[in-house]
Amino acid sequence: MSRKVGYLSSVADLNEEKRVFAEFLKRRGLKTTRERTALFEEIFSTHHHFDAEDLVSRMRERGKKVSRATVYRTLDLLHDCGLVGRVRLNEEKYRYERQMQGEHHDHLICTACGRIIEFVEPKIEVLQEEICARYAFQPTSHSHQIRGICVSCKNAPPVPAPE
Amino acid sequence: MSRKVGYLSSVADLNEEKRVFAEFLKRRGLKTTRERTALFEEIFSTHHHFDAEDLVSRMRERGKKVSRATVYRTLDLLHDCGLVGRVRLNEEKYRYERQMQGEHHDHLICTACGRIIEFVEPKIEVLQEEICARYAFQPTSHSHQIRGICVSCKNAPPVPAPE
DNA sequence: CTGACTGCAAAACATTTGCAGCATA
DNA sequence: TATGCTGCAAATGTTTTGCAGTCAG
Repeated sequence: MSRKVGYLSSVADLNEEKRVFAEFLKRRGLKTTRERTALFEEIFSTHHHFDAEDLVSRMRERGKKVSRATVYRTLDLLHDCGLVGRVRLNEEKYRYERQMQGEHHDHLICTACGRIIEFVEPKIEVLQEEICARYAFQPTSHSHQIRGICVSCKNAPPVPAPE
Repeated sequence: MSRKVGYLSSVADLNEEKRVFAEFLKRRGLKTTRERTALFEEIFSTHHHFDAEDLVSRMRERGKKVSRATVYRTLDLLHDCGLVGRVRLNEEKYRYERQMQGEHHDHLICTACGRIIEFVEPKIEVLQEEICARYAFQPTSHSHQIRGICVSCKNAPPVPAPE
């Protein structure tokens, strides 16, 4: 199931991201520390959504000790250099995810079970460009969220009540 | 510039919203209190975005005393019954807005000056229906956000640096 | 009357920050 | 060696909650 993006579909290509991060740090006069590298490795070892707390526990499980503060500081950096996307899905906290080049996905959020379904719809990107042009707006990122009820919940036994 | 929706374009039509809210409360066995009514009136007196804190001060200015806790509790109710939209625009807090029937707008968010530009694009709504059908997802609300730089900021003096 | 509401202050959370010691370049 | 980093704990800012008194139906 390969994609047209190509140069980012296998693990080896992490080199590209590594280079981007390294250059970003250098340009800002920042350092490549053990903690930043460890966090980078962990984050780019999967393709899933995660939040700051997830990352803290994953690091702990791996025996890599990184404080919560550093996790937040590093996520800021990775977000600033565009390697990690940061979204608020109407929750109380940020949710992060690897930023894949050339492919953007949006989210269906089930308000009943909390499930998040990702979808890709190129036509949305096109529309978006039209809209930005209309307002002479220079887009850097976007997120489209649709909240509602997913199939499983729709077929599930009727909810006990408004709760 | 009237719209096909019609029955919601003038102030008088607040009756419709009032009815919705009243029925919602009744169905849940809740009461129509002075505070809830006052908050409803205040919220529906404008069409602008606001956050919980804005509402607290607006109420205070009007001399209506409502505690912050009640503001939050009432916003939850209005959101639950669909009269008020609630969005996270990548800020630290919720932003609320009147939910207009038949017309949905989305947001351009300037990351330089914080300005929020609303836009309406019916084609997005159509696309969305397609997507939901694709996943047998039953949508209840949605929000599309595009982050970037607005015209004024683009023409503004170059930013001092990464800050 | 009774169950729901309100205000208050305290609690809960996620995220940020000040500071003293540590480690990259 | 000089900055920039890290961890810790305290601070922040928003939203939630427990409780005792109050009120709508």
